[in-house]
Amino acid sequence: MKVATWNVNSVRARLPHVLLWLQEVKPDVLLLQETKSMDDKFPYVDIEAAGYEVAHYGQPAYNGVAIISRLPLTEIIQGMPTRADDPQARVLAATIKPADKPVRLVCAYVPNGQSVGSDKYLYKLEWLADFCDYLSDARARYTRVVAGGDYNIAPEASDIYDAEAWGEEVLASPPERAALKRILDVGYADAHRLFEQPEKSFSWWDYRAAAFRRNIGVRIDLLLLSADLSKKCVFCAPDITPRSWERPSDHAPVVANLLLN
DNA sequence: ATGGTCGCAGGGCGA
Repeated sequence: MKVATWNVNSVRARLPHVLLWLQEVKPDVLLLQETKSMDDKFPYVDIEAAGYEVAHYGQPAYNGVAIISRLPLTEIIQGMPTRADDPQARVLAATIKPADKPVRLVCAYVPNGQSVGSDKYLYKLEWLADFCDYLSDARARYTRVVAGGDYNIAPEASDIYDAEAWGEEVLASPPERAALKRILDVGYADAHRLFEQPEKSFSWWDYRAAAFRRNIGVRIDLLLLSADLSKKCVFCAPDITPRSWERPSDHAPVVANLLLN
């Protein structure tokens, strides 16, 4: 089973890329972030015509997450129950049953945090604490969980083009990394780190200053796998091809292959 | 480089 996560920076602006990428890579599951779309403007028809089911949790202009799957989606839940009053559409979960055994899919768009110490940064840390509880609960309910998304955290120094220059700014600050570590400690593995990887393997590059051409990037888009799924993972890497297409998202998709029985 | 580009909406915010 091929699963992927991709921050598309507007699903409508990126629809041609999403459809082309689905056709070329043929993932079983694609988790989308930053759809930036209301549900009624989401391009359901085009994606369903490509042979996929779609669940979407959207809002106007900002945020928005979707799950695209070849297999039927059940138990679709929007948002975190502990943040029922939070208007930001950042979490969507659904279940698929390959070989009749459930896999829980969680699609997350973690807050960016803007800058260390800002209001948005404090919101990010509070949000991450709730998300840790949420993923812990998911792990307890479903042994097989894929928690993919834009985590807006670079896990290690090697996930930043120039870690020294970046310092402890947002995406790399110790409290953010500690929050990610707490998530991993409830029973998840960063699929990328299960394998030998090339140096400077990133998933996001700023639109400005020709950052992609110079590979001035960071790895903030993650596929987290519960322990039993990580044992079945045989591949994980970013697919940087779509980042080179015309009018791209600033993020590349990250793909993992799971051998399920 | 206090820079730089996108997408939403249709100005300025968020990233």
